[in-house]
Amino acid sequence: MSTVDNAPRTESPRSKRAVIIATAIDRFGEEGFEHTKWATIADDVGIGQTALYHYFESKVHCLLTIMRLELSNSVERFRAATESAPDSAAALTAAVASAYEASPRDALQRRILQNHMDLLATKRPSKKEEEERLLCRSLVQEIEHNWTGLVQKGIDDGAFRVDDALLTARMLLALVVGVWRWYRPGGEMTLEQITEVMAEAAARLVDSAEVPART
Amino acid sequence: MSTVDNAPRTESPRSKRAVIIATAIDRFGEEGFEHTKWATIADDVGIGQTALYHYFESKVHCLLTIMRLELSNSVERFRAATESAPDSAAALTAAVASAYEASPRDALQRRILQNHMDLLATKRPSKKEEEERLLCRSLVQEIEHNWTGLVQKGIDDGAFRVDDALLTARMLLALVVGVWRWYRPGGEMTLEQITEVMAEAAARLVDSAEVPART
DNA sequence: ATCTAAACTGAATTCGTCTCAGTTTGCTTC
DNA sequence: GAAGCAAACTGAGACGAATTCAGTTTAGAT
Repeated sequence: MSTVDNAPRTESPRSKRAVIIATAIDRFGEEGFEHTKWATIADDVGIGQTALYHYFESKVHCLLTIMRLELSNSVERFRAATESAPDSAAALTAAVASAYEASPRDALQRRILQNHMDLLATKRPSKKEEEERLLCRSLVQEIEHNWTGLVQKGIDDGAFRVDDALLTARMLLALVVGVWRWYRPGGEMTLEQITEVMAEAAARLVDSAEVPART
Repeated sequence: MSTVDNAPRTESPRSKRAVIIATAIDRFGEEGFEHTKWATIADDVGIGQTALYHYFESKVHCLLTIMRLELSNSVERFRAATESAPDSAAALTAAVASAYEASPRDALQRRILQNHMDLLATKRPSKKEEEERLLCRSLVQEIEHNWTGLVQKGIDDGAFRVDDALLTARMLLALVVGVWRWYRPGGEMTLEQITEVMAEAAARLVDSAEVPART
């Protein structure tokens, strides 16, 4: 599962899809989606405006693709981080930490995702947009499901003392992703610091017997 | 501080501003801002499209106004809820509860606010939009400041065991407002249930000595 | 050298937001 | 009860950004 891929399994070497996505992440993340003109991205990439339609059906289709890629990476990071955890407390810490493994561009991509979640709620008019939207929705569900599973296991273990696993998972997610609203690379806090402090907070939220070790 | 007011201190009796805002909340909240055509709102209200410009400089100006009103109400609810709290733990519970005093339309309004927070980050081209944006920003800051104050007092009391008051306040806010992403009136959980469970979660998050009493 | 599919282009279209140049409405004041 | 006035409103059209159309160019395979 690479960072930037899409429908065509084998990407043509002269394809600019990856460049377009990277540029769009920078622009959408920095200046906002609505505020960014589609034409600007074409200029940045160095192609005509209409060439963009060779790769994406619409500006929103590009946005949804960016969101879907991020969700898909997120699922993968969660899996990789939690699979070898010895116990529930460690799994929680690892899951939280996996959310903050991010390059500056990843941070932008996650901000974009957070800021446009509402797009996933309503049907899209065009074929490919709707396709990406549904993919996003099922990935969101998968993420919720994975976190719920983690919490449930902790409850069963006796490690976490909360009632409702799904609700707790949603709380943890809100807590974890909320960071992307204010985090800026080079800001007051580094991602390492954030990771530590959020892991502790998550542990308290589930009323974990064991608070994660300081790094 | 009424639910729907604006610049003109004394609203003309034949003004439709309040109706427009209510309609816009319903539409923007239900179908999304981008997806809602400005003309639709004019139709719903029963006026011509251009009449809207008598009240708002633009569609975004209307959106920002809705957000500003919600933020302003939120500040007021927080104040009213916490002023008479006997101790920090009670203040936290009251603050959380105040976030969920909401009619169905209020719920939509808070969803709109959450979904468009990113608008507050970048400068607006037109006069009134920018004015509302700056108001929104200072209200957001005020809210953060109020929550930070609450947490700091708890720390000083010895009631809460966390390090960073501002960061904790942000966590609490993320936790609390995250609910509006999934809450639906008539859904699996009522606002009363949400209030209780979120108050407990908030208490655990600050590592409060005292967990709030069950209702 | 030819063929093909991907990559690309400039010109024109569409569609929603917004401006303009006024008109109507209801209240106040004489 | 007519004149004056500001708020409320309107239809016609301008504007700007996304998108479509009708092709042309390019790079690599045969």
